[in-house]
Amino acid sequence: MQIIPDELDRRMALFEKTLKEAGVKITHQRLEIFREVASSLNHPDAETLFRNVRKKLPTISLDTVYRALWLMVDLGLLTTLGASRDRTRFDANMESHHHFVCSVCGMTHDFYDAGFDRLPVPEKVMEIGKAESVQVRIKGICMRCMRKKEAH
Amino acid sequence: MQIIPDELDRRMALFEKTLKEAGVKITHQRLEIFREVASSLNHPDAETLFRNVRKKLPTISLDTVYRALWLMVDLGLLTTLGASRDRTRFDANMESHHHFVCSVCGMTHDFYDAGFDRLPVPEKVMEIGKAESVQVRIKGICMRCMRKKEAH
DNA sequence: TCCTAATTAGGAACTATTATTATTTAAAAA
DNA sequence: TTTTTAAATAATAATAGTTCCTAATTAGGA
Repeated sequence: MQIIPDELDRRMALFEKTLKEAGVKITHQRLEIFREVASSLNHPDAETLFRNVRKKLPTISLDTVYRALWLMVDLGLLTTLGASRDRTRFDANMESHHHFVCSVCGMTHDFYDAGFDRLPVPEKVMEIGKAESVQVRIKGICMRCMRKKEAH
Repeated sequence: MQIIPDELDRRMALFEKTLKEAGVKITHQRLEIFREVASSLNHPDAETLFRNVRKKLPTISLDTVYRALWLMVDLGLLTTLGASRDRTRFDANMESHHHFVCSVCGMTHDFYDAGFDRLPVPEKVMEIGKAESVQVRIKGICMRCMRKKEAH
């Protein structure tokens, strides 16, 4: 799946601007890695990106791909899907509930909300597949991490 | 964090009923592993459960813990948090968007919905932490997996 | 109690990711 | 443009989480 060229140009421009402002080097490797993620409409993993980038830069290493990707996540150019960077966690609470996830420490906190339980599934989603459950995930900073931050 | 005893009893009863109906054996190991997840209010990982169960069953192996947990997920007694069972995936789409996740093949599909973008954060969530973004995740079966299923 | 297929323990193997180190390079300064 | 140097890279070793393999054990029906 490929993105429209205009949007890719916009993303590439933002990439250069962001790296310059952060004072990190714009390397050939980082450029090609970002171009690869940014032009994809699905959500590729590091291995897939590595294979594709290697067509242009045959000597690139997987480690470089990982370092570049996490750098871009830190700079706010990319996000990750799922819990990531963390091990699998199990939950015996099968009632409908929602999650608050701390973006600093990764802590996940359940909460209940009757309104969220009844969110209507948008029509266009029905074209993607048959919905079975709707869950809201709120990302933010938990109290403990906020206090730690203030103490600094 | 511990759950109230009544709720634990309810979960244990459901556990026995579900395993019997599925025709799988109710082993001492599976019982203790499930009791451990079911009595926890946070979301423990396999390693943590392993350490706790080992206090009662000193010879249990980590592999048994994993096998038991995934079995319970398959039987609908547990869920996992995050993408799990999958490697990290990266996304260059930083606009507000939401996800449809196929519970069969794991495919994640973006969609946009102005209503979802403006969901109000419930008051009680503010006690947990400072919210930064709200994202809706719809779980279901994608068209491709549905067709495959029908073809059977 | 006996029987047998299902399950387990223990350790090896596998897979995704990160660390180490010598070499190379981007970009600021001359 | 060339020089300089801290930052970044390639290659490979190491680590962490999870799964596989096999002989021994066990749940639960006969």
